[in-house]
Amino acid sequence: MTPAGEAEPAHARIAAAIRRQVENGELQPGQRIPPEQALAEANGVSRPIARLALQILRAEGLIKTIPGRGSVVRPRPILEARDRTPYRRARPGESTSPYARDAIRQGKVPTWDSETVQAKADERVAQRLGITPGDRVMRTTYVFKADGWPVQASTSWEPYDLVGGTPIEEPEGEGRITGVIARFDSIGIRIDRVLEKVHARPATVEERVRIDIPEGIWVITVDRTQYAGGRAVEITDIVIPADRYFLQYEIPVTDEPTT
Amino acid sequence: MTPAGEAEPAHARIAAAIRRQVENGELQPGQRIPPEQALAEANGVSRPIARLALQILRAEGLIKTIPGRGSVVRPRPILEARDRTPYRRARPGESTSPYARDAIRQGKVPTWDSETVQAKADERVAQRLGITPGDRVMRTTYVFKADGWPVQASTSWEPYDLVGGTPIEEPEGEGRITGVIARFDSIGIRIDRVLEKVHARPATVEERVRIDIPEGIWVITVDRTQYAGGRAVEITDIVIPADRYFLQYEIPVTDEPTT
DNA sequence: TAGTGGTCTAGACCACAAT
DNA sequence: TTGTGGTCTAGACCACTAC
Repeated sequence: MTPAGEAEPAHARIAAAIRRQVENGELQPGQRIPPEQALAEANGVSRPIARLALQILRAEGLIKTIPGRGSVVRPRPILEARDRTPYRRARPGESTSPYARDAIRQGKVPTWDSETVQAKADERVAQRLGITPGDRVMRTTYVFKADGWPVQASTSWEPYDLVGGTPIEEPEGEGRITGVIARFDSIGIRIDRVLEKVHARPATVEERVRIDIPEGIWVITVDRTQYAGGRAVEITDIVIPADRYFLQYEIPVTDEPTT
Repeated sequence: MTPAGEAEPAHARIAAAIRRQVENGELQPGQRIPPEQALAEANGVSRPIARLALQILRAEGLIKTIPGRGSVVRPRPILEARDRTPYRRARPGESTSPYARDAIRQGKVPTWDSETVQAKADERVAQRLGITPGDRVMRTTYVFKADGWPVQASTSWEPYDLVGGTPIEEPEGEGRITGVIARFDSIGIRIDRVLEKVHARPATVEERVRIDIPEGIWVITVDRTQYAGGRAVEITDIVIPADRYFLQYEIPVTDEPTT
């Protein structure tokens, strides 16, 4: 249906032109894109077509549109590593949250909000923790920030049987022990294995609001399970904007089967 | 600009209705979605609005549209694991390509096409392999198939200095040694460390054609580097449809710093 | 008040698919 | 030949933003 296989559709042509301007620096991050009406007139098309061109660029994460104000070139997403390479236990006084470690290494100031509530395990959580649906769990939601900007969110669950009434019942917070491994170490539970399942999907509306993701951008999800002696003691669902981060894993090579 | 903050826009309402029908099974995978014109009339809107509703569902990967034929419910992507948990060396006679191992475990027949050419390293490849731009490399592109359907693509580079003139100069293929680790073992190079960088981005047009990805679906990319004694001996860029797969990593927990 | 994007109408012509 | 999606026109009204 592309007309006659030779000519590019007008909306694709307009999008490509703007994309080129962004890529070669003619349009700088933060700079205004012409209004839809101006774009339409300049290209001799109707406004819906100009609008469609911008829609394509939005889906690519190249521009950001604010109703009533216009579209601007989106600040170049800074590719940042989230280093998930062998976890190690704390040395005294050290920050051991993987998030904090990454952020500090990249010269950012890591902060986070969290909220912990007691809840009942639903089927999925129960299955992953190896408990019974309806069992009590502590559920904590985090929003992680770098230099004050929200960049990552997560929700974690821990069996109430393990942490209820202990010093780590309260979430990670100011003046508290950071990092799951260190927290569990402090109550004598030694995490010895971490499993991460990595997936990607479109961001939900809630996630777009929570961590400032434009429409059309996907998120990488990491479903992490921490084991101590074969028992799952903590699970976390981590959500990060897919266009701004990559995850880095180091994989050992062994001679023997590991499962 | 959602009208008056209460009413949902018509296109969102139509999309939501179809989404609900798919989710509760009223519309089965493969089943037809009404034509755009019919959808418009049934909902009392113009065709562009009905079309916009379908556009939303396409971007979510819920439906697939074929020009001239119509839209159908997309077969539910079956989430499959790509197990990237400690690599191990071959036992005799065993298939050791991680892809083949995963596919067989899931009851699929793994096949692949590959093409190897001699090329010169560009800047990026040279940097990752620790060689000089312009140096000769062997470049191999793969399309991996499960039961004959393309599901994953990759491109790998190896320094010609290492593999040129050896029995593994030719790619993995029928009757040949499969798996990078086994291939290098066979010429006496012992891979001892694998690093993977995981990212996600929109699929390119070429990728959509190569591995049958609908528009709007993103891909997970894995940039893998294999090291032998501190030297990078092989790099691979792996591309997989983000909605069909997840990657599973096992991360050791150590007492000591690893870097 | 003027500018901007969000939503929508009511059509049109074209190319490809199925028959 | 008919149905379908791909593309496009030339407008319209509304709500929010900036001034």
